[in-house]
Amino acid sequence: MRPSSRVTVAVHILTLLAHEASGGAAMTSEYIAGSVNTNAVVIRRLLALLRKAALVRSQGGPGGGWHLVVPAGRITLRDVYRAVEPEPLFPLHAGAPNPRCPVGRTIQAALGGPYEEARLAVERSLDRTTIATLLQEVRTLAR
Amino acid sequence: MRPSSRVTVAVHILTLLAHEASGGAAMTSEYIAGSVNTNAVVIRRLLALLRKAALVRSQGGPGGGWHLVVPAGRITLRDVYRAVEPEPLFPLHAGAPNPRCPVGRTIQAALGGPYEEARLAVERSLDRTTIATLLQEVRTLAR
DNA sequence: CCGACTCGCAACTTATACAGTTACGCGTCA
DNA sequence: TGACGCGTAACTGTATAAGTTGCGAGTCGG
Repeated sequence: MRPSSRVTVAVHILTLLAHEASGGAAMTSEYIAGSVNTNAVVIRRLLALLRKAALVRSQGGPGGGWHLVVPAGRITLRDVYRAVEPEPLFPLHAGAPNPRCPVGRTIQAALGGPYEEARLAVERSLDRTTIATLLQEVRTLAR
Repeated sequence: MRPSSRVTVAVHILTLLAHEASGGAAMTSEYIAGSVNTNAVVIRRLLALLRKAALVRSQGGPGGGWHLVVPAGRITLRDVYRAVEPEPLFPLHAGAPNPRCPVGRTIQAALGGPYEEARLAVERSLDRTTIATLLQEVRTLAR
């Protein structure tokens, strides 16, 4: 598993949107990039995935930017994980194993069950934390 | 999470060792590489990690090779995961977020708990499958 | 003692993917 | 109409996995 920080940044973005959602004003990718400390395009790429998952929407033009579509209390880390992380938790062999070996021929199928279980376990765990929970935690820590 | 196939290949190796452990003969990395369909050095690199975890031992010279040290029924996928996968499940930001933003300053700390929970959930799940279980599955599938 | 065998390991190459950056087009709103 | 912000393609830099080569060190049999 080569890790990427996509889930972390996506959660950061959503928490930020929830944090300043009171005013009803849109938040630009440029502004978000300032908090994450990266480039606005990186933010927009992630937001595009979150929009595909119907968690946010965008608005062009002056005064445009991004809004949450779903209340922070109804977005879980599992939703974010599914939206931005397409790679399997435990990939199979890079090249196919030797089909003439009994173990090589069948090991991938045998691993299917346990790997699926592990993925479900992660999702169940992530499902227990919402963006609202994190926002509350952030506000406590920030003072 | 950039994934790697280390866990898969390591499990493959251990299952192979368990599969032909009856004779008591050592298995060479060259032979194992034939089943996995890769280079022997790749196998030896993984076996070095598994040896560090006290799961296997090596023997040089003619007739040398690798042996299981722990019975297959007492090696779980969690043991393998811990032995060969050092990367965290969900890495934090590549570059540090903006400390002048309340969310940026605290989001990493807020994510610590949920991420730790997810890691534990994966390990609990993987702990329920042993190499012996997989070997049985492989033997069933192979006929 | 010698030679074949096997691991141990460093060094290098290649492939892939994430992250970052630039550039430009398009729709929107004042 | 012009500034603004998104949408997206294209490119670069960098890190890591995977594969490969080479050679040294230890071991065993004759």
